[in-house]
Amino acid sequence: MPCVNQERVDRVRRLMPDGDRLEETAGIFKVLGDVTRMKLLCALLEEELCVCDLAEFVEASPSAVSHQLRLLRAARLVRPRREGKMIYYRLDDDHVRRLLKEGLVHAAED
Amino acid sequence: MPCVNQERVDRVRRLMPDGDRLEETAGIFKVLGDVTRMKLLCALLEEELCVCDLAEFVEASPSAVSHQLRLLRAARLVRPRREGKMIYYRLDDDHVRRLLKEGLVHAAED
DNA sequence: TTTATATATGAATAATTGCTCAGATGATAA
DNA sequence: TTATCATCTGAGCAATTATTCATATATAAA
Repeated sequence: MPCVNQERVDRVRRLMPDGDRLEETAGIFKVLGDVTRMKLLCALLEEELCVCDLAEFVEASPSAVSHQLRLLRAARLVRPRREGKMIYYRLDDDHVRRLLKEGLVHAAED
Repeated sequence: MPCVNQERVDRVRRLMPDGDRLEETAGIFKVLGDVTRMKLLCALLEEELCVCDLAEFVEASPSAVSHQLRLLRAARLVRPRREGKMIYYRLDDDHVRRLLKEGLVHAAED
C-alpha cells in the first residue's frame, strides 16, 4: 500500500490505549449495543427492579432477561441484591449513568 | 408472574425515553462495541487519517476497513473528506470524543 | 483515451449473538 | 420433608455480523 503515511501511523500507534483497555471498552459498548439491554438499563436509571419486573417491562421471558442480566453483570453495569426469593438489580455506579446519558444525548443530536 | 410489582413497572414506563431514541442509542453503542472499530476511532481521536493509513494501523484489508467505516459513517461517528484519490476520515464531532473517553474511563475502573 | 491507485460495494461464508426450552439452584412456606 | 416461586444456566437453533473476494466507482497521471 504505497499511499500509507507511515509517520502518521506510527505517531497514532504511540498514543493508543493498550490492547486490554480497548478490548474492555469495546466489550462494554457491545453490551450497551442492544435495544433490550438499553431498555433494562434505562429502567434501572429510575429505580431498583427485580427480574420479573424487568421481564414484564421489556415484554420478554424471565429466562431471556436473566441471560441479558448476566452480560450486564459481567460488564459491571448492574449489581444484584437478593431479598428473599427475589433479586433486585440496580445500576452499578454513577459512571454507568453518565455513559448512558452521553449515549442518549448523542442519539438526540439529529 | 405474580411477583411483578405493576406500580413500579408503570412508573418506569412513563419515564422511558421513546422507542426511536432507544433504538438509535443502542445502534450507536453497537457500532462502538467492536475492537477494530474502537481502534479506528481511537486513532482518529488523535488525527485525521486516510483509509489506507487506517488499514495499515489496524492490520486489516482496506476493504474490511471500508466496510467498518461505512457503519461508523451511518452512525455519524466519523466524517469523510476527499482529497484527490484519497479520503480522509475524522471524528464527526466533540460528542463522539466525549463518548469514547467516557467508555475508556469506565473500562479503567477495575 | 488508457492505466493505475484509492476507496466503495455486493454476495457468500464463517463466526457471533439472542432466544427458547428444559432442567438446576436457592429461598420460603406448608 | 415436600412443594412452590424466583432466578439462573446450558444446549441448540435462528438471526445477525465481520470478513473475504470480486467487482465497481472516482480521481489522477500518462
